Amino acid sequence: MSIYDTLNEQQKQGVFTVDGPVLLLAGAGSGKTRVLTHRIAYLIDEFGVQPWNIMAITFTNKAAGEMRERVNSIIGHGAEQVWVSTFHSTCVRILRRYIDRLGFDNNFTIYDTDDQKTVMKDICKRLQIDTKMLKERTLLSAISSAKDELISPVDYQLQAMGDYNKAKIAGVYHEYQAVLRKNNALDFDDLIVKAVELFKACPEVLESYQDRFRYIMVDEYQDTNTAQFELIRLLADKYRNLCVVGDDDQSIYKFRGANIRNILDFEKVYAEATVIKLEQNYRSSQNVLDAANAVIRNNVSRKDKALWTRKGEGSRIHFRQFDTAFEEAEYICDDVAKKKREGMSSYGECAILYRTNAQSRMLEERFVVQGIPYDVVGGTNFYSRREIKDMLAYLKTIDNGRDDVAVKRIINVPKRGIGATTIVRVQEYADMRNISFYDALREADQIMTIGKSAAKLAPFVTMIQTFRSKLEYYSLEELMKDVIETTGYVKELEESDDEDAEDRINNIDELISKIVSYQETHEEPNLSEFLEEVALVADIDRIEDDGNRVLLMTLHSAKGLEFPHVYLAGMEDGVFPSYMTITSDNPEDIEEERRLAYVGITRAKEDLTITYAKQRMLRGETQYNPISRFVKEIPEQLLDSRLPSVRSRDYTEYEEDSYERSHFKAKPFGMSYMSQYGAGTAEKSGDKEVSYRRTEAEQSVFSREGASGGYQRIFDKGVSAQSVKSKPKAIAVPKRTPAENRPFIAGGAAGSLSGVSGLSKGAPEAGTLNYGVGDRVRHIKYGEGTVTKMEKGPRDYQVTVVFDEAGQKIMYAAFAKLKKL
DNA sequence: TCCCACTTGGTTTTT
DNA sequence: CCAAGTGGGA
Repeated sequence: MSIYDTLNEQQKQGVFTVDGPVLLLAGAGSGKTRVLTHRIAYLIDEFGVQPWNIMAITFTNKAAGEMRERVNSIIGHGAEQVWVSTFHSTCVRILRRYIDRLGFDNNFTIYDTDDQKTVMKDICKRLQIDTKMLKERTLLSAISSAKDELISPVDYQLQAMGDYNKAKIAGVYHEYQAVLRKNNALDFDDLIVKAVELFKACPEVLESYQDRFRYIMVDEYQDTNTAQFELIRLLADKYRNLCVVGDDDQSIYKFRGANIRNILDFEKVYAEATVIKLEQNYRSSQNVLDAANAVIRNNVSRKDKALWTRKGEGSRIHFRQFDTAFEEAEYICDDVAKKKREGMSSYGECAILYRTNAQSRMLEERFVVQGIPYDVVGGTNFYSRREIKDMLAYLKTIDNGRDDVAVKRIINVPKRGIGATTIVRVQEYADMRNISFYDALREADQIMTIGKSAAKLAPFVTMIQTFRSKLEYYSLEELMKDVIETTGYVKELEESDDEDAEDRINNIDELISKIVSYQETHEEPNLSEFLEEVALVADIDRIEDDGNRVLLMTLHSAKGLEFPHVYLAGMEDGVFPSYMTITSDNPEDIEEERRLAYVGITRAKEDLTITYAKQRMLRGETQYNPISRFVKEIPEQLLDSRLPSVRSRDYTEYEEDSYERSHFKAKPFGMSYMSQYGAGTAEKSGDKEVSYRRTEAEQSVFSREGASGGYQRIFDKGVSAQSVKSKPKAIAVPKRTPAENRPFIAGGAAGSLSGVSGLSKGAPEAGTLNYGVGDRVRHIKYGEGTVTKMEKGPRDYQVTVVFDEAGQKIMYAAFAKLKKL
């Protein structure tokens, strides 16, 4: 009897095939972690591989921790010498040793998104970028995408030939990298990029790591991006013992640069690769699995596979709908309580999953009211709270004076009477002398332009220098407490009447306990290492698992986890799938969203509850969304309640009890748009915001009047959106048919949509189109034109029109609402 | 320089 | 809804 006897045939193959490249296609719940851990055990115990020659890479620290624990439990000794780590920590470890070869200091700092934004803002100001045209966010995400693809600023510039915007971005990218280098800082993406650069620039370094990591395993391979793949490829290039494990159906990080081709084309890169499919699911009941399979089947680009289970049918999937998100939260919370009463052993068996972090709020409130222990994964990161960032900025400044961002953050916190003007002057001096901001501070008395303000800078510098000298004999805890004491930071909070001052103080206390626990768990605690650990924690890493808390998290965070009871909340088109993906013209986006649904469903072992709220407040506006298309893709016999079937033209009394505000910019003039209230067109309103209000009821009424493209009304310009109040009234309106029910998009941003985007599933019957090729038509936005082509798509007609003014446009008939002339 | 009140713009998911 | 930005007054 060996530990391998419990594995099925495919799993055994995955464990025993240790030579050469291996692609393990592991469906949800098919025991891939088991295969990986047993494989490590096999390599060590049966194959005589030294533990330190094995590397296992995961995406989160939590996954790494779990893997380590499981390896420990099946192999007695040496397990701790297996390198189990995340991509980012791996790179940091390598870079801490060798990045000086790329001209950085080995004690570089790691910039988080906030720091990146600060840098970018500064650059935009200096380069006089019009941030109305090119937003900082856009710039940063362009740079991030470039890095994911290993495109350097120079490459970017070359690719930008002739493209004005791209060329501009290239310039910013270049400058951004220069600033980071000057500050001795790397952003998240750089960690990977620089490691690759290092390996390419220093073959001897690469080779030492190749010899070290003779057997490499990569978990969640479907989420790797091009840069990460290159890193792995380089490391594995000498011995080619590379085992990657993944599931193309669970690829949900395209927005982060994940390249699904990495998994789909693995066999092309490694022609000799062994491909093993794990298709038996050990996690979920038949019903859950059937539902998941039914949903994912709607994706076109995927490797074909058939997940099956020996588990019983299980209960049907619970589907519940509610009028409001409040009632939804109430139900979920009550249901959890009920399960506990009826014998569920701990709250930790339940997880509530949702699409966006914002959705946690209402659920949390209910859990608080009911007194049920819960934990929210993610949301506002502990380490991105203001007070924590301030404290860390002090530590960073003490650790690495070249980090200008950190220095500037704290130079006037608490207030020292050092204002923006002074900071600009110091920066100018620093630029002139080509030194860091902090070094400029040290020479403050040399800076002519700041005059008497120099006197205020000296104490700050002295303070930092003192901290540095104390670092010799201080523990980190002592240092932190000294910083708090000397700066008077907490004291200031205590004296302030700010209502969340108390929270902030508590957070600082929590930071201190984190420092203490860091010191306790590390042999040689040091400041740089602590800051680095802090920089690399993922939200999921931070959940303190006492096993008796309901977990609330996004679907993304839930990947890799499983629970006996899972709730998928907010299953509404516009929420999930998000309206971003619904309105996207890239069909791949909705597929990624569907994979997310697949991930969500397959988290459940036996009990899955799907909830829907007809009405939901999101971003300060009430939305009315139809049931998620993903729910509709689940065969009805798997659900325990039927989807509502609304008969068309079923008139009902509609009580309008709340008028909600919806504002949009009325430019460009004449633009058609969708809001949650239906389709509409902007009318002239001056250049100010106009207030647009309409109830669902009115929408129906007016579309019956046959206004093409909807109906328009502008309220008095002078009246601000918030102040308009209308009297509720009841109107008889037709209920929506399911088809009509679909094209609902959130308000706000959706105001900028031209009604043309492919939202429509509401296929018009061929006979209802009264125009054809050659006819003259009018479009609400583009004016008059001639129909040149009509093509029947799966859902709708695609109409090509050459407009007199706007040129050729291709649009869906249901949306274009063309009028024959 | 600081502080307040008010306006404005932005909103998915995350290592 | 919320965070960041603006502008006036102390």
